[in-house]
Amino acid sequence: MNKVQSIRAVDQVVRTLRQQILGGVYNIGTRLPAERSLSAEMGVNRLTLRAAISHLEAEGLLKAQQGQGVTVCDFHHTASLELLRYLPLDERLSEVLSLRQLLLAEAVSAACSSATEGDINRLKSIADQQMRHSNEHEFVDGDHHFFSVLVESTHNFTLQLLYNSISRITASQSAWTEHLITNRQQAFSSYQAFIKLIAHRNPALAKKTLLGHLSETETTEVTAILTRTSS
Amino acid sequence: MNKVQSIRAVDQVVRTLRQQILGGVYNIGTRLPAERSLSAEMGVNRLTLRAAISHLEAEGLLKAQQGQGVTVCDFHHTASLELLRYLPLDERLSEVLSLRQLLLAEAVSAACSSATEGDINRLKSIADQQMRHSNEHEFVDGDHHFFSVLVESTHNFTLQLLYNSISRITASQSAWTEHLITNRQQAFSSYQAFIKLIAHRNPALAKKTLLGHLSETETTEVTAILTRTSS
DNA sequence: TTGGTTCAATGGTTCAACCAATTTTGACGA
DNA sequence: TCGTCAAAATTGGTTGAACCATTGAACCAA
Repeated sequence: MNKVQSIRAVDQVVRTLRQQILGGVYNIGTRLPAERSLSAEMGVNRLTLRAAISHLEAEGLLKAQQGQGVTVCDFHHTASLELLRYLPLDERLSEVLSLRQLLLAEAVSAACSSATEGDINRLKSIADQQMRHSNEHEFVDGDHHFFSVLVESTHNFTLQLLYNSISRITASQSAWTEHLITNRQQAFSSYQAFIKLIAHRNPALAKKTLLGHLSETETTEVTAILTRTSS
Repeated sequence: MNKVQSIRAVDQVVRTLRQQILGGVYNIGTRLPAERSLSAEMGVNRLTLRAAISHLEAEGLLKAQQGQGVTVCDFHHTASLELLRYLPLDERLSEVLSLRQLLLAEAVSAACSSATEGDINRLKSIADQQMRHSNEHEFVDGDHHFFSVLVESTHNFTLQLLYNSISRITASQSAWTEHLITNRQQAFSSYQAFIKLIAHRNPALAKKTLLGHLSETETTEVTAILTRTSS
C-alpha cells in the first residue's frame, strides 16, 4: 500500500547541492561551476541540474543570473525556518523548542478568543484518542494532530504557517519523537491543560501561564482552573 | 546602476501558477492539467513549465508524481510563512505585526544574555545614523538593518531565520514602509528603548516589558531604566 | 585615458525523443 | 456477471543538441 519513494534524479541533486552549500563547500557569494560543467561533473543532464537550481532558488540558497552565473546566497539572511529541516539540529534543538513554546503560548492565548465550541470538542476528542493509542507511531501522529487543530482553532493563518514550519522541523528529528514517546504522561497533562486554559476564555491569563509570567494571585487562579474536573 | 529585472519566462510562469493556485482556480487536492497541455496553453516550453513546478514544489504549493500528475497541495498545511509574501495582507497585517512583536520581545530578551558589547555599539551606531538620514528609502533600509543586527546579536539562528521571513513579508507591503516613515519619532524611541533594555542585561524584565506583563514595581523599574541618559 | 567593439562564457529557452511509473481499458476466464 | 490480469494510454522524468540573451573581459581606436 505504501508509495515507493520516487528517487528522482533532481531530488538527489537538490540534496547534494544543499548539503555542499550548507557544508561550506561553496563559500557564500562565490559562484557555482558553470551549469554545463557541473551537470557533467554530477553525471546528470543540464536540464535536471537546472530544475534543482530552481528548487534551491526557492529555498533562498542560490541565485542565478544570466551571463553571470549561479551564486551562493548568504542563507543567514535569505533562508527561512524551513532550512532547519536540513541542518543538524543538535545544538539548535533548544532554540526550536523555545520558539515552539512561544508559539504555543500565543496560540493558546489566541484560541481563548477565537476557538469555537466545536474546536474545543475536537481537541477533547483528540486528547481522548491519544490515551487509547498503543502504537507509538499513531501516538506521535496524534500529538501532531492535536497541536495542528489547536493552532487551527486560533483562526490565525500566520500562526498556522509558522506552526507548519516548526512541526516539519521537529518531525524530521528522531530525538523529538523519542522524547515524545518517553514522556507520554506529560503530553496527556499538556493536552488537558491547554484545553482547560482555552475553555476558560482568558487570553491574557493563558499567555502568562505558558510564559511563566504569573503573579502570585494569578498562580492560585490558574491552579484552580487546571485542577478543576472537566465537564 | 540598477540591474534590469530579468523577466525570465520561468518566473512569469511561477507567478501565474502561484496566483491561480492561491486564487482557487485549481482546487486543493485536484490535479493540474498535464504538463504537455499546460505548457502549450501557457505558450511556454514544457521544460520551462517544469522548472516553475520545481520552484512551486519547494514553496509547498505543488507535488508532482510520475504517472499520476501534479497535484495542488493544501497550502494551509504545507506552506510556510514565506507564502504571506504572495497573499494580500490587508486582513492579516495585524497577525504579522503581532508575531513580529512577539519575535522582538524574544529577541531583545535573548540579546540581554547573548549580545556582546560590540553588538550593542553597532546598534547604537545604527540608531544614530537613522536620525541623520533625510532620504526616506535610506531610513527604511536602516530600520531593517537595525532589527537585523538586533536579531543577529541574539546569536540565535532560529530567531534569525524567522526574522528573515517576517522582514520579507513587511518589506513587500507598502503600507509598512509608509507607516514607518510617518512614525519616525516612534521608531527612534524604539531603538533607544531596545538598546537600553539589552544593555541592562535583564532578560526576564525585557521580555515582560515588551509583552506588557509588568507588575507595578517592575513598571517603575523599567521606567527608570528607559529615562536614564545613555552613557 | 576614454569610449566603443568584439568575443567568449554563462544562464535561458526550445525541440524532439525516449524512459518510467501510474492509471485506465478491456479482453478473458471462472 | 464478476473478478483478474495484461496491454495500452497517460503522465511525469530525463536526456541530448541546438540556439538565444545577457554579462563581463579583452581589445582597439580616438
